[in-house]
Amino acid sequence: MSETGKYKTKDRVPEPTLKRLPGYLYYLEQVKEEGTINISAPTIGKDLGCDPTQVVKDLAVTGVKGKPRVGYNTYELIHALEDFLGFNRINEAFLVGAGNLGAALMAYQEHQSLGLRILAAFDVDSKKIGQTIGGIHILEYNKLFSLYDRLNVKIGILTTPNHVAQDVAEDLVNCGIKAIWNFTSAKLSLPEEIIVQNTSMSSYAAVLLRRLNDAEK
Amino acid sequence: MSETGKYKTKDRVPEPTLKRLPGYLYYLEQVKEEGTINISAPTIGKDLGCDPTQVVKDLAVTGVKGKPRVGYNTYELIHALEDFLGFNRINEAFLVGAGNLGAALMAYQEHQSLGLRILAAFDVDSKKIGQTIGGIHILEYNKLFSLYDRLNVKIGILTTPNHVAQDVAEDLVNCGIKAIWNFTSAKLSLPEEIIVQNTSMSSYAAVLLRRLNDAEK
DNA sequence: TAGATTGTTAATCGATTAACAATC
DNA sequence: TAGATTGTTAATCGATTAACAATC
Repeated sequence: MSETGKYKTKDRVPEPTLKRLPGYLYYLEQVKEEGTINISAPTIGKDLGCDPTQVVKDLAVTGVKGKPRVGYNTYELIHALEDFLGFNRINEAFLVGAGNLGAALMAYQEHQSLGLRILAAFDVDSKKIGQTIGGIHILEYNKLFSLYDRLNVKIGILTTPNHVAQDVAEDLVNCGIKAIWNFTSAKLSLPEEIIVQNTSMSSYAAVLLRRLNDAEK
Repeated sequence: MSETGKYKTKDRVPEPTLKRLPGYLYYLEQVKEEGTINISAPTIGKDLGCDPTQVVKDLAVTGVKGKPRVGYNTYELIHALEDFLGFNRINEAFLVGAGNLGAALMAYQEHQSLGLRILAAFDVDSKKIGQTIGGIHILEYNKLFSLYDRLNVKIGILTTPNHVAQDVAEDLVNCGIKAIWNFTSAKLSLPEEIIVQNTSMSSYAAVLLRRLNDAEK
């Protein structure tokens, strides 16, 4: 067990659980809007279409205690989830590759609710350099190296073309980046202490298209 | 076992496997460029940093047979993977919600390599209607209903604000859509024969931020 | 033939689900 | 008190990894 802020939280939380947590958070925010003070796992499970036991187990990672016959305090849960996921902190990030996807992520307002703040974007395309998207400046790629020791940015968002992904990722690591959110299809080879979160659209497309194909037989 | 085109393929393929397949495909395309005709599972595993046994098992779903001491035929594997995933077919889709994320997906060239063709986008914002992004027209939302029986579109891409997601999803289903690629945070309640692929940025952010927090202790 | 690699079957590991005791 | 719900422990399920036989 480790102490993260106010709540006792479990050490290594399974990835499937982590992925479900934002869903609870979004749901609970809606529920709170409606003025619900306490909410039980069976109710959440019914609304979200998942197993109530799983809800209990998932929410347990936040360290919040529920009351039998009453459930959990909505506000406390929301706060603990935000705290646990780091959504209520400011998580500074650099973005490299201001193409279609990069530009969208820069403009995407939703990131703010995740506490993700993109401080600057970098690109090699002189047509893009100097532009501002969603309030974020696009800088000359080489500027990355001069910024790294003045700031303490830990997250790099990688939206470059696939063939330069590995090189850029290495540059980011050399600049002190600890975690890379990789939107390219490239498989990155990096020191193992670097956290790499692969988010490939094609993986999702694969599941969707295959399931559609299965259904049509 | 079911017959899909040329190869005997397994019926229900586990989701983790499906998600890995595009990674093999991308890797194999690079390998083919280099002129490699045959490739073995241990080689793939070494390059992609995964278990060779898993590679064998994953590739087996395509029905392609490898030769002991030789490996698999690169070209055959690529073709079988594209065939299995449906990337070499034209998969027509409608997109609803031409905001930041929607616009990015419209402009995103990569989709073409997934055989995904967005025929049209729909929005209620009169400022957006009539615009063209990435060659795709943005139409008045209500037009959706007049198009549905003249076309045979099976995939709906949902990039609306969260609070209208459920309503739009129901409209899409009423228009004959069979699969929904849901980029919103809303949990959709739809008939169970409808395939829903949830792709929530916040799930990935949750994993990334939490792992970063774990690492910093 | 010898040896590397496929491909299948068994063992392990981890997550989900079920069962049940604790508790408000 | 009675009963609903939490929370923990056990059982199940599924995917990954390991072992090994088949084969080119």
